[in-house]
Amino acid sequence: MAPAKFEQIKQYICQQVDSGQWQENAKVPSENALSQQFVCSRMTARRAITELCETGLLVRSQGRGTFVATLKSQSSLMEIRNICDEIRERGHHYSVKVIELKEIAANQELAITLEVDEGSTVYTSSLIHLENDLPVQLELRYVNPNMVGKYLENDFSKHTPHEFLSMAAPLTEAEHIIEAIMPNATLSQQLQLAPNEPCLEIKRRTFSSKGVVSFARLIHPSSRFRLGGRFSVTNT
Amino acid sequence: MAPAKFEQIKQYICQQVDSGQWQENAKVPSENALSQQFVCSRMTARRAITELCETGLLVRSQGRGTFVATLKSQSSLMEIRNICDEIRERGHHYSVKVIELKEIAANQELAITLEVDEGSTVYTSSLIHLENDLPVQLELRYVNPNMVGKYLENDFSKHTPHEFLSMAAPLTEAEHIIEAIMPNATLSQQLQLAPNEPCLEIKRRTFSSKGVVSFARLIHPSSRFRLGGRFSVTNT
DNA sequence: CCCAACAACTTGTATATACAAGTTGATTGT
DNA sequence: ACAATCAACTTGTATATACAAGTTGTTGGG
Repeated sequence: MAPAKFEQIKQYICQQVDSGQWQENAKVPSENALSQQFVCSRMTARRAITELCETGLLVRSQGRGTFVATLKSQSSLMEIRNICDEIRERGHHYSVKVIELKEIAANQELAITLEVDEGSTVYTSSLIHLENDLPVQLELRYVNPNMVGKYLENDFSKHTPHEFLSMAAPLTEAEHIIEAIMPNATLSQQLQLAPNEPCLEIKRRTFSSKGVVSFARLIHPSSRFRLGGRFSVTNT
Repeated sequence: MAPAKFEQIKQYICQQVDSGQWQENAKVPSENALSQQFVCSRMTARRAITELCETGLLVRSQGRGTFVATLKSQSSLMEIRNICDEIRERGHHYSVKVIELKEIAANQELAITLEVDEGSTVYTSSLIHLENDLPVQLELRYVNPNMVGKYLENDFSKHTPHEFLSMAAPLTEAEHIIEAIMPNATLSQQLQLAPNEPCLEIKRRTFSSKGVVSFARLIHPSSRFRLGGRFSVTNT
């Protein structure tokens, strides 16, 4: 029993990439070309490509074609705050989308986290970081107003929140909680995820010598951004 | 501009699941039924279902139909050593496949990791943990022979390596490195992964009061097993 | 009562076609 | 020399259809 035709095409493409015949960013034959080569309909060739796109081997671009994906470099968990630089270092296009900037009153939980009084005003910024116009991180940040000036008036397309904060108060320490979450519908839409695609969520508190500066929730699909880092475990 | 029709169908299905109208294991309308309901072709309804299967929300079964998947519970990173218990607690079937048990001579890197002399004999065990016959973790373990007796002669289908080790030497501490990796072909086959599917790799050193007991590499597809845990960051 | 056969229904694979929409490079007019 | 236009090619969405293959319940026959 021969494998299904779309499987054969997938295997062929994988071979070409594995053997180095098709290098990173190389153009894959168009769907029409593949369908002629394998004597099948365009939809069958398309299916093969679609499934390889899902595994991250290929990347589609409407109007241009399909290409062998660039292997993502690994990023250190310690350096995610510089996600912007990391993306640029890879030669990719970085941009940021501001979702919301506002002041809110701290509820009990947030007050404890930021070590401020309950009900006091807290700055919140909600940003999406894009790599080649694809969202790679949603950043929800809650800033202790006692530590920094007019935080919300900054231009977040020029500098990251982390940079503004470290200018206002040198950061000495960071505490993390890392967990896997199932994003809700809103989040899913903002990050352009398939419904119910799980995400990595990193909760980070940054400290200066004067206390808690900010609390950030960094959410990103592991399918688009890989993480690494070194920890010593502290049981809590 | 209305979203594409297959997106509408996806949203509809997600709503039904989110709202609890369709519970776990509930039968989803057949592709034909959906295509009539949304006045579209079967292939369009099929696409919606296909993409939701990929996210793990739905499960297909040829000849029977499509069903709402059983949601996986989240597991704590601190407790992965008990992956066996966790799986059983979920009411799933746990089993273990022994790939290899042998002794090797420590090379420089391994010697440093285990804090033994270079060239000394080290026990290695290679196990695959299965949940409902699906691999959820590959465990490559290197054991310091000075800390434990005849490690390789244990019955790993009855107890986990971690349990044997903690019987021999009470574990006081653990150190982790967590990173995302791209498995090689062998690994990919052993874990039954799609080509180029990324995995989470946790490198763990466990300590007793006498020193390093073992070094383990825990590799698993995040698509099958989710992680969480609490850390304080220690910069290295 | 049991079992075999079958019909009805389901998902899996595959083809042929059509048009929309984005990109690229050549052509053409100013 | 420059800019606008356009043709050609690409992927994206969608339809209609056909048959293969697996499951389930029903219907008869023994």
